[in-house]
Amino acid sequence: MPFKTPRKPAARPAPRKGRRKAVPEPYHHGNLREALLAAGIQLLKEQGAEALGLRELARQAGVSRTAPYRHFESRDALLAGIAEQGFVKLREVLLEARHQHESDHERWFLEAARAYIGFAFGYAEHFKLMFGGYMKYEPGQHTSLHDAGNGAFQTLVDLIVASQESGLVMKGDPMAVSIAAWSTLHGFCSLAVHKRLDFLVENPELLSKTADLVARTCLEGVRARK
Amino acid sequence: MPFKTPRKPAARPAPRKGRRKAVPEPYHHGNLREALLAAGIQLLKEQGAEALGLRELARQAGVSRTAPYRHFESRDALLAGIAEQGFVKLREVLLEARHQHESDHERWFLEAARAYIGFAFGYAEHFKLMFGGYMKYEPGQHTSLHDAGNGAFQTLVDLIVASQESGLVMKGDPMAVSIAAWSTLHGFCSLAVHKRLDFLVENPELLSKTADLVARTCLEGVRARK
DNA sequence: CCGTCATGTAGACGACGTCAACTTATCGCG
DNA sequence: CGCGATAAGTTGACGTCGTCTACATGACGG
Repeated sequence: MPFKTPRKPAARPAPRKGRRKAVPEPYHHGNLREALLAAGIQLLKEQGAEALGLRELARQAGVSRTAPYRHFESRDALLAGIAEQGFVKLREVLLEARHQHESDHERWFLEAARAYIGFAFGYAEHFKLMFGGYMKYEPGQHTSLHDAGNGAFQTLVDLIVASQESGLVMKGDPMAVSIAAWSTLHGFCSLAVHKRLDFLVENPELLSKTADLVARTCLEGVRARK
Repeated sequence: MPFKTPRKPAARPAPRKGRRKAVPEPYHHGNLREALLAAGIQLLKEQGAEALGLRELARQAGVSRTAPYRHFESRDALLAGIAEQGFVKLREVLLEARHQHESDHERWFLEAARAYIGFAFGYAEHFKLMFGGYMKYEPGQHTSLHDAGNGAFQTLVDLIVASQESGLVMKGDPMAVSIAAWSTLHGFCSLAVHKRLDFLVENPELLSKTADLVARTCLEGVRARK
């Protein structure tokens, strides 16, 4: 290599100085897979999904451009790995709403809705990656991404089932009702992160009023009819 | 009206065979801008937005790779032009629901919802292009795309305002209420076209039941409280 | 008839994803 | 302890893409 551009001194974690191996630090880089995911998550937040190139991520991790192929079979697979982290996080915030308000189903419902909206606005680019058309989302491919997505969805289904049993939410196929409720939340978030509600975002007060209205609409839409 | 694709001859319209000029055939190609949009719409339907490359569209229109720059300042602008056609079409189907059921607001509401869902499923790739992150959607850029989008949205606002006046839909800022209602529809469609509801689509009967539930949920969510 | 401008063309550049072939470091086994 | 197998990383190449610049062409107005 003619010149090695100093690029990223903060890349490789110095191959085991001390002789005792507290942590394995297995191979050349140490843990390139995790480093790529971390760099990807950072870059996603800063510059959006378009900026997530294999070569760019490799650069950020301080390795050569094809090194990622040892850990991800394609760019799609790398994006899927990043998106997967998003679903894990989304599930966490939904579970938190549950643990804080599980006894009051209406409160649980509304807080879960707010948590979903909060996630979408707080991790807008991640949200777009998770639900947009940035990578293939076919069954059979990226199974752990599907698992993570289903895991997040399951927290909504749990909420709906519990709310049906307590009489808050209408009876009917829990899947269908969950989707109907989810759709309201998701539609609002999807429109917002894709800048289709700019006339709202310019007005933070109206935005938060609308977000609250959406959360209530979400509940009223599936509330048990008297 | 580039939306209908009556099977283009796929190449240049033969530079003046006969000597008499029946149709003007104005410039070199004739009407490259419309040809590019038409080819784009066709390709979008067949292969999705990823396939919409400037060079590929030029190929389909039978011109050299940089010719499109005479009519669109960038790939983004070309995508915006194609998306714009989608908003025009969407507005049309929403207006049709209006004209057929304008006297019965509940019917109008439900048919508009079905029309929206029908558009999303019938023109899934177009829908993704219109609402996904495939191009910049900043205010000030692609103004005619914004106009078309706002035109389609306005049909929903009109519906909400009329329904508020007749007491079908809750009072409140018409924008906020429109967005809440729109969100339900849009979320369902967005999830579906992005293949997040595959367990539904495998089951056409459940799918249509859920679509109906979503349309009703959309109304119940904003119905005037008794 | 001629100049001008809109329209279309050709070449080049740097980015990208991916493949094949190569090198290097680590670990398991005798 | 040493050695081969193999996981991890590198280099070079190929074809694609969007876009820039310079150039060619054809239609229309004076």
